[in-house]
Amino acid sequence: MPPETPENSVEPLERQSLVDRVTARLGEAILAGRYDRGATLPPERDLARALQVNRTSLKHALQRLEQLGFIATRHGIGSVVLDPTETAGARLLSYLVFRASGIDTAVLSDLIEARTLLGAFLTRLAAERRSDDDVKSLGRVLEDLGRVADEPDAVQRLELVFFRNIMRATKNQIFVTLASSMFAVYLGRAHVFRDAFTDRAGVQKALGRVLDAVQARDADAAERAAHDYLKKNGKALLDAAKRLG
Amino acid sequence: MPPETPENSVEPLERQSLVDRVTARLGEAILAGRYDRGATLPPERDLARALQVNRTSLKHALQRLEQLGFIATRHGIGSVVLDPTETAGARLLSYLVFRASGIDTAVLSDLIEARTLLGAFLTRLAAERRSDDDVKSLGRVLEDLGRVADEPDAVQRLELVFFRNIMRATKNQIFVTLASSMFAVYLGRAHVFRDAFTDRAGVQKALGRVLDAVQARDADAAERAAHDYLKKNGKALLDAAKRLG
DNA sequence: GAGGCACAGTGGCTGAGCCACTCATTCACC
DNA sequence: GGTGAATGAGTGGCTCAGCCACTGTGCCTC
Repeated sequence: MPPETPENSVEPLERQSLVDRVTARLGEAILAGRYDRGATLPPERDLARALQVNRTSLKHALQRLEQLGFIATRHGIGSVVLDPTETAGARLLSYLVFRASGIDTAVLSDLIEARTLLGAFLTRLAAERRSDDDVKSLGRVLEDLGRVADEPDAVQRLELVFFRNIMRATKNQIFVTLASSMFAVYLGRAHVFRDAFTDRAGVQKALGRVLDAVQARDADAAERAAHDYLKKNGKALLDAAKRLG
Repeated sequence: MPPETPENSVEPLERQSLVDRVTARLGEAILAGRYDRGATLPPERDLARALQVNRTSLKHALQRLEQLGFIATRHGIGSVVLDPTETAGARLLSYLVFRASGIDTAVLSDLIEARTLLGAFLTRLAAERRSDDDVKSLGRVLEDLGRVADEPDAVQRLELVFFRNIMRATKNQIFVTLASSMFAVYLGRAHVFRDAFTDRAGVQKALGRVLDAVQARDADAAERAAHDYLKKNGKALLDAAKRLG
């Protein structure tokens, strides 16, 4: 994690390589249903000519799309179009939220609801399973949160670290990993949600209640506290995105 | 989905392209910690020479690894090694379970626990939100399950379809997507878990209880029924994998 | 009819080369 | 001494042209 310097509050210019753009173009086309599921994409040579890129560059994009679960490429046959919502899994999330046409608020509100429900459920689990070390590291995050200036970026980052540590406290690697998938959506576009983290003191207080319940191994209280925070913050996230999207 | 013919019970030979192997090799090396986090990989020209592949093929593999969240490649700098457990998200799951050295049963049992807990939780949600169409499509899956012969592959496939429909009944796209990530782990290696699906009648009965509760909108019963099934089947999955792994 | 074979279409992979970006160094200028 | 422009080495981005390998089809032979 980078330190919280003023220049961090300015988003770096987004630079796209040719392969980035080809991947996005084809990915959008598939998501939009412009190719039938199970049909094959046009031959690479044709597709490259149509996109006016070299076949090698096109193939780089196809490698990515295959990894994403958008297509399955088979030697001698072609690239078969899959249904990303069936096969792509969590790696698809940020694609679904940040569409070429702007932010898809329907998907985003689903995402925020999922965050609220799963976050609360897993905080309950964390309260049951937490070790003393977990309590300590959560405490340290809250201390850091008390020390930083009222920088939304820093608050946002520490909130994410807090929940990552909650996931660790469940003692199940899979939850950490699934949570990362959801975190990744807003890590990539953190600035969109910046306005949801202007109230440092409020965040600190709410997470403090979560920590207290986890420390006390009070599963019900932990679930409630997490749910309260995530619900309220989720509304702020959605508002922030709507203002920008 | 392919029909349930006898030849489906034989797994096709796994054929790996050069790029597959390069990706696996480098991915394993990063997972094993053979490169420091934040360090750069060797220059592409050197790495290609070392692996005895063309630079283009190496780059295909790097495109995939970048998409997987293993590395971040920057023009003029190099490919920076990331910590996949932090950045890779759910797309990492099957990598974590199926290691070059064999199946990682610790991760697999975490995965199975996660499946049990989340599956039960989301079945509860599905019971609260299901539409009549959801009940119908779940019913159709169970009918199919009644019709197929005692083919473990078919049972396994239909069980997965059943739970995919449960996820759809939550009316939240994100849950469908997250579930796909977990399904993907065993879709890729279905034969490993085959032995957990030999008791067709048992599966049918257990899922029938889930459906009944969902239909009755009885959240508690639905959660319980799903938990019971997933717990028991999870044990069978782990046993099956251990016998083969 | 069954099996073998040839061919067209498609992706896999290579080698060579030039372009574009980044960073550290150098050096001229104030 | 500080500043900033120019340079050059190192690295990834992208292209081009071509051959190899796999798949499915349809013909041909027996």
